[in-house]
Amino acid sequence: MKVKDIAEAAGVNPDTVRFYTRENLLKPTRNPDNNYQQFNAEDLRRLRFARKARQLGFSLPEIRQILEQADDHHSPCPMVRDVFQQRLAEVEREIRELQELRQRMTAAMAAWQNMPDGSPDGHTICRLIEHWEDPAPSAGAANEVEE
Amino acid sequence: MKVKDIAEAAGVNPDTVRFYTRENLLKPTRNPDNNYQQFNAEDLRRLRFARKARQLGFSLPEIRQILEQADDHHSPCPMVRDVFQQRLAEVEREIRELQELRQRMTAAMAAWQNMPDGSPDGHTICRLIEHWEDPAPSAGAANEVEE
DNA sequence: CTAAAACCTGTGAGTAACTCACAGGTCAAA
DNA sequence: TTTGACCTGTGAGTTACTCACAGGTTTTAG
Repeated sequence: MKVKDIAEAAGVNPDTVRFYTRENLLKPTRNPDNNYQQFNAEDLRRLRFARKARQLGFSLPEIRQILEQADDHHSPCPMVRDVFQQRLAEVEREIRELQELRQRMTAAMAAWQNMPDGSPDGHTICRLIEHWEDPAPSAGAANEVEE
Repeated sequence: MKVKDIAEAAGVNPDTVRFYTRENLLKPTRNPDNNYQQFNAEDLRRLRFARKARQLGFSLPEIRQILEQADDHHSPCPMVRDVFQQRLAEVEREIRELQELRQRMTAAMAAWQNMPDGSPDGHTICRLIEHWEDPAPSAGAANEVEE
């Protein structure tokens, strides 16, 4: 299999295959004649695994680590489970934050109904956002000035 | 107000202030003696507005556009409302996707209980993810091969 | 057999919104 | 006067790709 073949088989952009190869997630052999990369079924499995792990929110370094553990005949399962659990907690936090945001947005939309649509006045910026309250900085908020 | 002052007043990193200035969201005057940037109360309002809009998911180009409209004494409200509505729809889509993901993850966690923890065998990668199903490619999914 | 299309190669840049590092200038306090 | 804290501009790093480029190779059509 050449780059395009494996890319199609996994449903990704050929450049992603090249990128993953550069990142050592895939280790194709080379055709000595033309220096082309040659992928086999195992590479395809790795690529598919990587894509699925990405969908779950694993980072490329994490995925590389998992694959390398497997290469060394160590079970990556315990590690995967740890990362997986962390990721699940993260997803749940994201859901909570987005739901809160949605609350605030729909409330703002409602408040908007009661405001004159034309500029409130010539110098101030649209009041809706100007009067937006800072969300309560709940624990774990990113982007804080100090960490 | 100098960079650090306005940054503190708005609760952001001074580098963010410099960045926003480079990006023409803020237009401080200069002290001719030392070339330091001088921010006033209006700049602080703009900065606070920008941060609040960012929390709502507006991009910097969008925010710049809104601020420029306000500078030209045009009401940015109708535009803001459009972007706001789009953004609300997007937030709702993100929530749906994350909830689906969470579903799948918790189901996977449950299935994991029934699997041997040690490596299933020496050559395959942890089965959980290997057997992860591709999510149904619902409309609007990013990262597709063709667009 | 040849010419064009389609693929391959490596490298470098672009994306978003910052954040950090660096080298040198300025200013307040001790 | 010498720290230390701030200022300046610029350039690089972050993530996970994606695209562009220039040149080499292979396949396909005529």
